[in-house]
Amino acid sequence: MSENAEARPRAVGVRDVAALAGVSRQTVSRVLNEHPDVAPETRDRVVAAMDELGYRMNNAARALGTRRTRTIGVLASDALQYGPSRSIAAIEASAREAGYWVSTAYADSGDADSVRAAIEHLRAQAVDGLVVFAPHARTLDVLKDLDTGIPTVALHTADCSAHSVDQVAGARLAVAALADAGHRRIAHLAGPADWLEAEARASGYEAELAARGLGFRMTVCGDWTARSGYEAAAEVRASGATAVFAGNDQMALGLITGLRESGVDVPADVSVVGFDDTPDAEYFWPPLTTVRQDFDELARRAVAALVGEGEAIASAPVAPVAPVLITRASVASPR
Amino acid sequence: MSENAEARPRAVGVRDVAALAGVSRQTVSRVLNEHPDVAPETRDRVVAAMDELGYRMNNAARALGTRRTRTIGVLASDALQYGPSRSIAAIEASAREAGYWVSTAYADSGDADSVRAAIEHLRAQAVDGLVVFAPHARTLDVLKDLDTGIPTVALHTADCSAHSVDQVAGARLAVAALADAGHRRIAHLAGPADWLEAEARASGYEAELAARGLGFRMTVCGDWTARSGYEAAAEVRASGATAVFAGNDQMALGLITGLRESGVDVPADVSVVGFDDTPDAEYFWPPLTTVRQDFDELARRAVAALVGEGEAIASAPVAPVAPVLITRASVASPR
DNA sequence: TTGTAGGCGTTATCAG
DNA sequence: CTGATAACGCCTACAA
Repeated sequence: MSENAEARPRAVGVRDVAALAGVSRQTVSRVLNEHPDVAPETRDRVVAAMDELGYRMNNAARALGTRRTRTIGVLASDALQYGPSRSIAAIEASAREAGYWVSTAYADSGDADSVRAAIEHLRAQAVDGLVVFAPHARTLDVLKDLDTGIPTVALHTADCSAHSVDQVAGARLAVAALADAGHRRIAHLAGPADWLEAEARASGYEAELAARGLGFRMTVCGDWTARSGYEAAAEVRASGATAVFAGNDQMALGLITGLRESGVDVPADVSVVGFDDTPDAEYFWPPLTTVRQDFDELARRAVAALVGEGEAIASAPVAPVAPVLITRASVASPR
Repeated sequence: MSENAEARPRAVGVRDVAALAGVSRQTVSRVLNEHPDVAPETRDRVVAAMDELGYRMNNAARALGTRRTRTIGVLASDALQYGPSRSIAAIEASAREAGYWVSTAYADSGDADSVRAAIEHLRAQAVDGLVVFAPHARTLDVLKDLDTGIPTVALHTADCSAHSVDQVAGARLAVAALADAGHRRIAHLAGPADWLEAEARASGYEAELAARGLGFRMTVCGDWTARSGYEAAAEVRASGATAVFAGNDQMALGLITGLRESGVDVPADVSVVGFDDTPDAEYFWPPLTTVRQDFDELARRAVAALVGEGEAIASAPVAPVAPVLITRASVASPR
């Protein structure tokens, strides 16, 4: 006597689509998963029914059945350097294209507890794969300790050659540019000693100097910030170096400002090369000669490795991404 | 004859915990959800069983039942400005603390299709709430069109007063600093006209000038990049302005470099104030006077609004976050 | 090529 | 305060 058949407006599901299309739920499922064995005509009917009903798949249900969430977890550093930020966006883009979701957690890469907590968080989320920004030795340690059993790829680290920019080569490029300009006393404004990329760059500095038979060595450690570069200026000045290879662009900026404040001109008195090629570097004063890294490419590879897991790993072991020297005005010949 | 009773090692679930603790699955579920009506002693037994078995909750199953994913979607801009980057990390931190996950999607905020795709992506993910970076008028349009039915809060936008830094006030602060130093011809290096924050800052510029009875107006639009600031230098010079309020720190950097290249000194000839207070601004040459925004606070509020949904909204309507002027060396009195 | 039956791990509902 | 039972929406068998 009443139309109470429509008790409560449940969300539309495969069952509804199936009913409307006059097929079984299973067939709808097949269409959903692009299974080959579905008659084109049947598929069309199903598809039509789907968008007539405004059907949207329920991921929770799918995940429950397949035990796969199609989600990639990203453990990022809360330091928010330029490079990593780029990488995250690139990861998301690649992942989305591959039909994956991205769940992020930020941690202080130097703090083991913070890293542990973030990874546990991601793990609880049941991500299918993990991209870990492991710029810090400690981050890798935690990763090994935890042994998540989840496919993982480390980024911005020194361990995994296929997914990193060749830091040593980059550093050598920078030092070579300085040496080629005629400098013989080249200092290194390094990143924190326990950062893997800092270490790699430092060894590149050492290697290039050694290869050229240059005996002068002078290293001062900063913490990646412009402030630390600024504070390093005094030491650099006292060392008598005529050129500095800075571990990143921001420290180079601080260094240049610090030098200038004490009457030392760049590049007239001291030449400087940075690392990263942030968008701002071109507009520093003077425009900064630096080493560019292709973060986007890095991210693409990381996601491909995770998503492709098991297919076409046969492809040749990929070489590290090659860095490129960007020549601008912060390098000149010594007086 | 064989111990094949242990057929396949299925993941431990509530059922296993329940068995070990000698209770029903439902009771385990209650413990999991911190339901009040559980005898302390029973709870202890369950908890003990849980970590004896190394139990981990399955979110997919929970989501299937509750129809809530405990995930917050973040639609971010792929422009990767300093502020938004900070905000994302802060959002993640707040969300995690509240027991939520964060799923991100990046889009080109100026491109409606890109934004639409990103939002659809997040929506398919069935996020419980949405934080949208809507610095662009078009982003808001898409948002309104789509009408997702998901609780949403917009950030870095001009619409929603409670979740934004007061851009007009910030701009007035900047212009006032210049005017107080004695400048009467103050130009504005603005962001793109269709960016809401750019518009708000421009109107703050106008308002402060009007309030002081200053007649000079000169606005040139950039695109937030240092490059565009650099390119604007010629126009600024030609205008005869003795001071410039730049829409962000990066444009200020480019502007200063451009000015200097053509023999105009900052601040001796032209004073400059920026906006954002990026970490580098203090080490520009000269150190940049700028307006600081508290992005962390912004993010916290956004998450609180989403998570708190329905509880304690009674609290007084929160005021916009107040920006602060950071005084450094890029401002001087006109000759 | 398509349909049927059962289960994935948790929460909701209603009894006790 | 605790337990039984039935969803939740999809997928993996296997059968037709």
